[in-house]
Amino acid sequence: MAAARMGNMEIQPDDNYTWRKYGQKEILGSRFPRAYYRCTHQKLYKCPAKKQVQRLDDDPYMFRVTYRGSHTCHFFTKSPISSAAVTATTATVRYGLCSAIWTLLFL
DNA sequence: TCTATTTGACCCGA
DNA sequence: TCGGGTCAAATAGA
Repeated sequence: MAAARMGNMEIQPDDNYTWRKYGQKEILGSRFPRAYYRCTHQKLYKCPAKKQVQRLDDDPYMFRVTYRGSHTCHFFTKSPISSAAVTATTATVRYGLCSAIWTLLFL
C-alpha cells in the first residue's frame, strides 16, 4: 500500500481523540486521495465532527486537514469563533519537515 | 476477541 | 452524469 497512505497517518497528530477512517476517495484535480475520518468508539454516533485530510498536489509535503462540524468531541472549551455561518480558520503548523494547513469549518 | 483499518459499492447533490 | 461523501463487510493486528 501506498507509502503515501501511511504517510498520511504519519503526520496526523492525535488532537484529543482517536479518529476512525471511514473512507478514502481520489479527488479530481488532485494527484493524491483524500481521507475521511470520524470520531471513533462511543463518539461515533454522537459527534458530528468529521476530519478530512488531503494532500496538495503542488506540495506533497503539505497536508490540508479540514475539520468540519461541531467540536462536540473536542475539548475546545474556549472557541474564539462566535460568529454564525461558516468560519474558516487557517493556520500553518509545521510537523518536522512537513507543513500542514488546518482548516476548521463549523457548520 | 475487539477495535481499527481497508476496499468497493451505493447514494445524493450540483 | 459526474464527483464527492458515506456505509458496510472483511481483514489484520494487538
